[in-house]
Amino acid sequence: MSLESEFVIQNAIISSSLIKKMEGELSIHGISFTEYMVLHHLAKSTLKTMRRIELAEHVGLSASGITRLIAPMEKNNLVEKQANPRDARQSLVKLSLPGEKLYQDATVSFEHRSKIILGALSHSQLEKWIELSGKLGNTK
Amino acid sequence: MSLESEFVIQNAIISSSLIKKMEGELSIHGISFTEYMVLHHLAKSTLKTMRRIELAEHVGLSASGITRLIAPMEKNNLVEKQANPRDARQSLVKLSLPGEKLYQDATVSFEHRSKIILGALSHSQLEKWIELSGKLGNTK
DNA sequence: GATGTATGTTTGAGTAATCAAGTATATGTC
DNA sequence: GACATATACTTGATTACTCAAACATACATC
Repeated sequence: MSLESEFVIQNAIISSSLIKKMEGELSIHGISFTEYMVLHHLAKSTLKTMRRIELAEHVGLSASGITRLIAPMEKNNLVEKQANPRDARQSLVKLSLPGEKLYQDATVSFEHRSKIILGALSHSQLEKWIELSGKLGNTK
Repeated sequence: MSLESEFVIQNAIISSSLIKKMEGELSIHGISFTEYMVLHHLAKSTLKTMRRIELAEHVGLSASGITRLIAPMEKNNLVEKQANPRDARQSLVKLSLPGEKLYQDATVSFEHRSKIILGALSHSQLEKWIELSGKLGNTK
């Protein structure tokens, strides 16, 4: 078994277990891991606003996945729908103030838990891994 | 944002994209990524046989998830159900001969594709990552 | 050897995603 | 400016899971 295959397999298992643990933590705030990802990317974007397609790519969902994920978040006032005057096809997703507040609260839990889980790894190891993962961003 | 949080987030995205790519590759052989994981763990186990719970843990599914995943694989003769004479509660899953053949074929594709995807990483980087991921195995 | 508790698996109901098809708008070409 | 093609998004049908409850068997104790 090649190192590359092993990497893929190990990565899948680690990630699945990591996400489950974070789900447990985030449930206190009433959001799922995927919803946290959405809040996170919105919070980091310019104007706290993104196109749905863009969001889908960053979060790793399909366009329709985003539609169904965003709908209840909109209902709960975590995000707002905005029209793009330049292009009527697009509908922009904007992080609302309550959404930003929730994101900040959830982030405290998120950081806390991830530090516990990843306690066995040193900062230099983490840095190296994050650097590596950057190289994988746009591979076919 | 802490390094630990960034690691978790990056890892989730990388893994989701990695799995989608491998799914595309494995579809040629008519199996999903999760099914490949089952074949893989069975192939590596002693006697090519595992308990369902054990399988669930290795693959990252729930017990009921394994039941539903295995059922069609059994129908397609990739695995066989075996009773455990020592404990009638358990039902063991054994890799069949056609299952082993399929695993070998699928592995060729799997290795091929993972080498293409991970081409940007050196072997020493991969080795280090796999070593790191070992440390994460049994964290709470 | 009956009785309570723990373990392994399956089943019913619900959820989060997917894909394919449909709708609306934009863009380029003649 | 009409028409073909591409892009952004939504909707209907399906799929792969989850959890909780049910059921069967094992194991420990009195």
